[in-house]
Amino acid sequence: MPNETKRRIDRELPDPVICTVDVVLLTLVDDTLQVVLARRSQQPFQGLAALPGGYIHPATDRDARDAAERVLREKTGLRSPYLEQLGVFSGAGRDPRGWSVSVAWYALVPWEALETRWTAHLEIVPAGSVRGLPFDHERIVEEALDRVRSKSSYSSLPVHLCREPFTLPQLQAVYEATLGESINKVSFRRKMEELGFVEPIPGAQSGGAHRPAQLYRLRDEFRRNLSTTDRGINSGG
Amino acid sequence: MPNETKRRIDRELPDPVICTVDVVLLTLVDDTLQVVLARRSQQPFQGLAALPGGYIHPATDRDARDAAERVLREKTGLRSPYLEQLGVFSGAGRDPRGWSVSVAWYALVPWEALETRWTAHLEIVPAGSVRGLPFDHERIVEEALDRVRSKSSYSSLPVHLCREPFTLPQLQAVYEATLGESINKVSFRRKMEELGFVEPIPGAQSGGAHRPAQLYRLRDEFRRNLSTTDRGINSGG
DNA sequence: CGAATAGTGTCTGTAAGACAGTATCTG
DNA sequence: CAGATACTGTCTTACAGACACTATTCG
Repeated sequence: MPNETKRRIDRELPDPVICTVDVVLLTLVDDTLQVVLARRSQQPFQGLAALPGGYIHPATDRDARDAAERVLREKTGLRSPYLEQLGVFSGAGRDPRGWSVSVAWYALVPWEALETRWTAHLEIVPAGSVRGLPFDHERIVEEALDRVRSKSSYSSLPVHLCREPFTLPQLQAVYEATLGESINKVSFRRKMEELGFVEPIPGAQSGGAHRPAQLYRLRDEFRRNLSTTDRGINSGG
Repeated sequence: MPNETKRRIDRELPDPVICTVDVVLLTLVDDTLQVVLARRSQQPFQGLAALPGGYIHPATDRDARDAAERVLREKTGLRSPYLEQLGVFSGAGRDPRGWSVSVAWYALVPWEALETRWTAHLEIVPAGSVRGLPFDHERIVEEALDRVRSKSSYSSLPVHLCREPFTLPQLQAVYEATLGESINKVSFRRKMEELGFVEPIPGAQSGGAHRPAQLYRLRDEFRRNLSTTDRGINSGG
């Protein structure tokens, strides 16, 4: 037993644990969910593409959410995307530096919000083709995708992938991309009415060819909270 | 800035974080969800009733789940209840010892499994009347209850509160207690058929007065995994 | 006017709830 | 046989999906 360990146990304190946050940042390009990766600037795995992540800084972070927001800001410039906790990934084997706890988060942003801040150390990969990530980041991505797909089927979650203002056909396309299946148009519009998280912008209509569509925006109450239904937006769970 | 902090930052390592697990152990007594609390044997808050919890021990715990199972075993003697991660509660303010991360879990057991191992430092409190807990344990309990109630409405979760073997009317009563509302008998039985996580025990029937009921058991595939439906077991979410 | 997209009216099938009926035990 | 609980058959209602129809733009 190393001396440091012995000293700690004498004081009834366990060994220290490496505490980090990792963020699965998702966006939609070409109707496909994409994961945003950042090239690692530090050891271990320096130079590899990985989930944006970093140490929790107890001196400056109020809590783990604060740490995740800081990491996202530092690596992508994003200020306040939709961000939700995914869970903890922990253990002796997942990080070569030692026993670690990573608080994992997932975030959703419209591609347009990312595009303007794009830098060379960032990379996007279609959600289904994420390979060769360090740590247990592939498993974190898998769980994030499961969670996002599942929540999309009964909540307003996917709206956070959609640039505002949007039309209902656009929003439906975002849901279809997220869920990976097509949705009945009539049912979809009924559900949006029922969920009530979007509101038409008076007088605003989309331009372009063909019949213009009503423009909608997200109601303020649902920027940080989801609107949910128990019956499902599509048929499958 | 304290010296230790400075030394760590020079090495690019942040301050250490206190890493613990806390478990919201739930059981059903008198058709009411109950939270199991343990009197704290150590500082801080020594002597107060709190969620069973403790430090993560990197030297012996494989991961955070392992730590939660160990804590549960040490404080209640339970070997393998249904156990699922709730999430992380973190920050500078929640623990007087300093900046901390608690990985919170919830566990479900039939009361009969607890009764036999009951000790004086344990306590049960109806889920709606949990008051005066230290740390942010009341918030953790709230979130656990929300999660359990929500999952109960579309999954096999409540079966883990039910002693085996059980009858369908008994299982329905467990669902009703967990959801806090009565369920249509015909619908409930249809749903149990659809979810398929219980199987009749051939030839086994409940005794007692009146017409005996068919006895059921949980299928082995669903001891660690839930069976879910997207349409809901009751009407409300 | 034709093509294309937006949006609606309405029918049909499915699944949930209500309710009443049958079944099987004890005393 | 009365009472109590287990279980089932069936009607009604609500909601999701299909499909066709109308509406509005551009060229």
